[in-house]
Amino acid sequence: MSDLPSIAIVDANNFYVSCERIFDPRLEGKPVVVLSNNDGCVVARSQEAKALGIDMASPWHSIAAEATAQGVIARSSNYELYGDLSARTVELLGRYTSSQEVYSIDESFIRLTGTPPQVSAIAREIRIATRKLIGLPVSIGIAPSKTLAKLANRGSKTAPALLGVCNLAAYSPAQLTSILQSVEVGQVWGIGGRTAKKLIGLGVYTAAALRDADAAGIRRRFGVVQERVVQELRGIDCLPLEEVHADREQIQFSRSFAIPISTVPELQEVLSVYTQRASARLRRQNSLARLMRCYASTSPFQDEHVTHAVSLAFPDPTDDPVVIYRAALTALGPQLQAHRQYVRVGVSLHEFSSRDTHAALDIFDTNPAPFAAGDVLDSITAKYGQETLGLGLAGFKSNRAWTMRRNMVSPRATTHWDELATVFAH
DNA sequence: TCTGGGGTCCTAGGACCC
DNA sequence: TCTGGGGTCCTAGGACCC
Repeated sequence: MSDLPSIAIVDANNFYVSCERIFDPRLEGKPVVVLSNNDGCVVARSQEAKALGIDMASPWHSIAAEATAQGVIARSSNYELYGDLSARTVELLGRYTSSQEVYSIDESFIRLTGTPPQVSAIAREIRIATRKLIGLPVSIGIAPSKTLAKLANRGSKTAPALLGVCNLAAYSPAQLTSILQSVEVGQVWGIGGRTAKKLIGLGVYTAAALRDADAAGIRRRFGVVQERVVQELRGIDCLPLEEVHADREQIQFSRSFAIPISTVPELQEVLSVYTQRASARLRRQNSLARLMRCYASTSPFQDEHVTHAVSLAFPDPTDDPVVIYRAALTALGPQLQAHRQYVRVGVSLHEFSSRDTHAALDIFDTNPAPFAAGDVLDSITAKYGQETLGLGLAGFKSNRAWTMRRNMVSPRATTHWDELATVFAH
C-alpha cells in the first residue's frame, strides 16, 4: 500500500437546500427546490425533488403549478446565508489538511496523506464533523488526480453502501476499469456537452475509453484541456491545487429585471447601481481596472432579441465609481432605445493592476488627490449595509420596480441580528 | 405575465510591425 | 507588372465549470 498524498474533494450535498434545512427543519424529508435570482430557474433540488423528476434549470414558472401540487416547497436563493455557511465549512476543512483549494461555494479540494485506509478514515471523520458542527451533509471522493476525485465523488453519492466516502485507491486496476466503464464520457469533469457529442461520434463512449484513447490525437482534435483530462483519468495529476485564492481577473455584475425596462432614466439608474456594485468588488480586492464592457439586452425568448454592447478603455486604470459610471453612461447611453423592452444589463471590469503599484508609479502626478468617493461609500456600507448609501441615482430606493423578484426568501439567519432563527419550546 | 449569475482557460483570426 | 513571411498583441467567442 502506498503512502502517497491523495486528493479529496469534499462537496456538500444539495448545498442550497441543505442550508435552508438547517434553519427550517420542517423542510427535512420533503421535496425542496431553491430558485435562481429572480425566482427564475431551479438551481438546487433535494433528493425528494429529484425523485419527483424535477430537472435542474427548469424554469420555475413552467413547473410551479404541478410541483406545488406534488408538495414541492420552493425557496428564493439566499446567497448571504449560503456564503456564510460555506465560509464555516472551509474553515472546518482547513483543520484536516495543510493544502486546500476552495473550488466553489460548496466544494473544496484538500490533500490528505496516509495509506488508503487511513485516508478513508479521515474522510469519514470529516463527514461526521461537518454534519455535527455545521449541519451540512457532505460527500467525499478520493483519488490521485482531481478528475478522478470528482469521479469518485459521484460514486460516493450513487452507491449508498459507501456511506458518502469513495476512495479509488481501495480498488484493484480491474475494478477501477470496470468503474470507469460504467461512467458515460459526458459525465467526466471537463467534458461538456459539445465535446461529449464529438467523442461519441468517434466511438469514445465511456470514461474508460477516454482514458485509453490516444492522448496526442485527442490534443490535435480537441486541444490541451481535453488532453489533460485523458492524463488525469490515467491517474497522472496535471491540475495542481490552487491554494491561494488569487484575485479575480474579471468582475461582472449583471442581473435580469423582474419586469422589463423601456425608459432611459431607469436604464441610467440600473447602470448607476451596477457600476457601483462592480467597482465595490474591485476595491475589495484592491485592484484598478483598465477595461470595461457593458451591455443591455432584450429577452432572448422574444422576437427581435438585441444586445447593445460596448467595450471601453480607461485612460488611467481606476476603481472610482463616479468615473466608471460616467464612462458606462457615455458609451452605452447613445445606443439605448426607449421603445425596446430591456430585460438585462451587465457591467464587467477587466485588465486589473494593483492599486498599490499604480499609486507608486503616480508620484509625478500633479493632480491634487481627488475625492475618494469609493472609499467613503465602502466604509459606510460596510458598517450600515449595502442599501444605506448610493451615488446619484443609485441613492434613491423608491419606485424601483425592476429589482429582483425574491418572493420566497428565507431569513439571513447567521449574518443579521434581526433575522436570527426563532426556537419554540413545546 | 414568468427562462440565473459569475467565473476560467483556450483558440482563431485580424491588425500591426519589421 | 511585380506584391513575403514571421512574430506579437488584441479581441471575440467557444467551451466548460459550479
